[in-house]
Amino acid sequence: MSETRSAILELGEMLIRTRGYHAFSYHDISRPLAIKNAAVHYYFPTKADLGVAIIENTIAAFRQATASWQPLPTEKQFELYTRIYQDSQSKGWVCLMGALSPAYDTLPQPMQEKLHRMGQEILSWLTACLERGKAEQVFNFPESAQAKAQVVVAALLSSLLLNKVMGEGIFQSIREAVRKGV
Amino acid sequence: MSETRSAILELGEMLIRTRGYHAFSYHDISRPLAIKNAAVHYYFPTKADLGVAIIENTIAAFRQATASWQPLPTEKQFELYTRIYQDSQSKGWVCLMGALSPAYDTLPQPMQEKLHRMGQEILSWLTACLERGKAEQVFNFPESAQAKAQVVVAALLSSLLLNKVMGEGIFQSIREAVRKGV
DNA sequence: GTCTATACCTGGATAGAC
DNA sequence: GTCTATCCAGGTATAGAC
Repeated sequence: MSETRSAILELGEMLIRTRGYHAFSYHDISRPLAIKNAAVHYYFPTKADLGVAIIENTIAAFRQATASWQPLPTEKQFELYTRIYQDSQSKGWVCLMGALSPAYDTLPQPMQEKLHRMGQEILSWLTACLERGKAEQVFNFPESAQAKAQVVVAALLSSLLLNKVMGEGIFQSIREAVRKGV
Repeated sequence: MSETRSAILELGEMLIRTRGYHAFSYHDISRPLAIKNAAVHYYFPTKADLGVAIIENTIAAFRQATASWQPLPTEKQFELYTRIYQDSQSKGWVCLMGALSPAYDTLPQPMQEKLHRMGQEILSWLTACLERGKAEQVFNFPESAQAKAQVVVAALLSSLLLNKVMGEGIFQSIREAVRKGV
């Protein structure tokens, strides 16, 4: 994969996660890379193509990360999962789901489908992780693993959003509550 | 307040909460009301003015609602609070915080300030409600009321976002977990 | 208060040269 | 692959008539 293509994807992800899909333009990508509008269109003919590729990238990165965690203890894997959000917070980014879901109805259909798929993958990994931890008795919660996974994703997703509006304390506070809740 | 002004505010709120601030235009407001672009600008000279007024409206509605609940038992007040989100879900809307917070950095500064204010009001009402319920022993949770309020808001906010992407089950599932968690 | 008309800009996208 | 040049659509906003 070309360097330019990678750079576009990286910048595009940053822009979506700090401004949202409808508040950035190809110019916001071409300018920092010192290339022209048309060069970006060469790699991603339409904005929807770029959006889809960014979601695919995120799915691939999540798969790769979780696969690499497989040898680790369940509670460590969970810890590393929450650290993904910690890293986002420290950059002032929200997660991709948090960035795109509010305007879901306005997204091109291919992006909607990929986003749905991303949600499925994250929830099913997290459900399995919580299920395993419960069986191993390193986690302790009354709900089903599936319900717990939904609550955990929800809390972490919002913590990044609320953090932007309300200030930094709220992310750490919610993250702490999530850790104590499992 | 004029009928037209009210209708604009109502439509504007719907558009922000279903499409986001950057994905609707004055035309989306003027067309259903069968008026022209310029008429909308008469009431709200800039889009930022409209955005601010919509947030102010929401704050006022929240104050009015919670004030009217004052005679009710604490647990009933909490139940009515969660029902606000239920009502949003049934319309396919997200909450105003969920709609605006991802693109917080791109919002006009007056909107940022109002949104921050809205968050403060909701969190402080909810904190007081949970605190009171704990003292009355109708609620039971280990965290501080403040931390619990943050987790509750976060879970309900995200449940509306995830619901759009993942389907209807997830809202009810998270809402149920929230109710059991207090 | 609402209209017509329009100015001005930005953004997505494409054609064709290099 | 990247450029210049350009098209077209849409969006915010304003002036001035009614």
